[in-house]
Amino acid sequence: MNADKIPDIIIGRLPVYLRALQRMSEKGMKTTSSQELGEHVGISAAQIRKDISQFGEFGKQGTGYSIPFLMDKLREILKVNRMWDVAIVGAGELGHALARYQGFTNRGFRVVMVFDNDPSKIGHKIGEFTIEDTSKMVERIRSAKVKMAMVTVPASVAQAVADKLVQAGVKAILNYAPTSINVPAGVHVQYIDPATHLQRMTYYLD
Amino acid sequence: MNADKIPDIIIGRLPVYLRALQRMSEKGMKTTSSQELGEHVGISAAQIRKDISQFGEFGKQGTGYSIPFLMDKLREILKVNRMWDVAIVGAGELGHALARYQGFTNRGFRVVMVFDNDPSKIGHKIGEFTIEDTSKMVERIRSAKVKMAMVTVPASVAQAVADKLVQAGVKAILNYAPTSINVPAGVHVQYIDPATHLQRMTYYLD
DNA sequence: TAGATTGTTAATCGATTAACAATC
DNA sequence: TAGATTGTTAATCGATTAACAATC
Repeated sequence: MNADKIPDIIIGRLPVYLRALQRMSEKGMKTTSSQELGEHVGISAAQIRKDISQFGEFGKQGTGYSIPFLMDKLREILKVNRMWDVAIVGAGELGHALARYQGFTNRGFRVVMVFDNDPSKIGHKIGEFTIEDTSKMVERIRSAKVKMAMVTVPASVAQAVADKLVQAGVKAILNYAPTSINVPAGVHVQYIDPATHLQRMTYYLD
Repeated sequence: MNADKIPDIIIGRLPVYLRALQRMSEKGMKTTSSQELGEHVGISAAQIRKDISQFGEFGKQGTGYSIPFLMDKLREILKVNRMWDVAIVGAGELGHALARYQGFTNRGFRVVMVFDNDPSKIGHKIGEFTIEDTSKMVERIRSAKVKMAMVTVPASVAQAVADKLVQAGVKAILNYAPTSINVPAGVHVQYIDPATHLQRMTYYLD
């Protein structure tokens, strides 16, 4: 349970393990081995054992890992054994899709607010959410103590939005805008940009 | 121009550099330095110089890099100085959003087909595209020589879809389904799963 | 020229793998 | 028990950083 000093690259693999275990669990499997899990996620068995052993001795020699037990432990380590409120900024098509996405709930996340600066969108409904005015965003997020946000605005305003989110106390941003953003230390950013991901693969094609 | 043996981790950073240069260029900037580019993308100047120098001597001592020139070179290296046709499998909300997304064109990609297996969707239009039957997918993709696909189907069918794509000759898959998929050597996969990205950040929150 | 910045080398740092004793 | 698989160590491998001569 040596929770400090764990490299980020290991932390990044844990959600992938958890996701694979979830699939195995759905298929009715009760136990797995580092070997088997590794084949599912494309990572060596040695690395999986090493990664998991950073946090405790969760396996048993001879039989491997209990899937529900390991899922519990990973959820606990990743702190997704609780619900995290998430705000969406940008009510375009992608913002709409994320607001309606059913896949967050059983993985620890709940969308609670959607913002946009377009007067023709503000006040409109997306399912249960009413699109709110970005000008009220800092106050709303701060008072609701929301710590995570997904940003689906044009690249040109992404930095300004990120600045406001930081000001509002947000500590983790999932940025869908196709641009890098700068945030203070202690604020975390992850990027999702389909073109960037595609460009990473074309190098290998002919 | 030693194009073989470049580590994948370097390839993965090139699209990020290219994207930042594109933003700089839009602002009217003509040159930049490894220092300045590094501040934009959050990577050390030394690493940027090292990465770029794998492919040639694209900078000038004293003045740095010409932004248009470096963009050209990166596009050439990443092979996005041409247009890549991309198929979308899964015409849910996310598939719709991707089919209509305007941001692919100037980064080397063009959506050319959208598939779904739901009879109530097949034949319907998404902008200029007609949703086609997944049962025709292998033949359609093969004869159109499409090499890239984005998969926005439920996790339960993602592997089956990936298998068909491989069969159709697809060599690069951007998988939005929240599950790992297995493909033969020579086929590339990138993953986009918002919950996984969010879970990678909650570890650091309190 | 003087100042700035590249490309590259060597040193450091970190991550992955292989191997195996421990043990279920 | 015999077989299987973990957790961990040591060795290998790879990536990053610091420093600086070259030079625009």
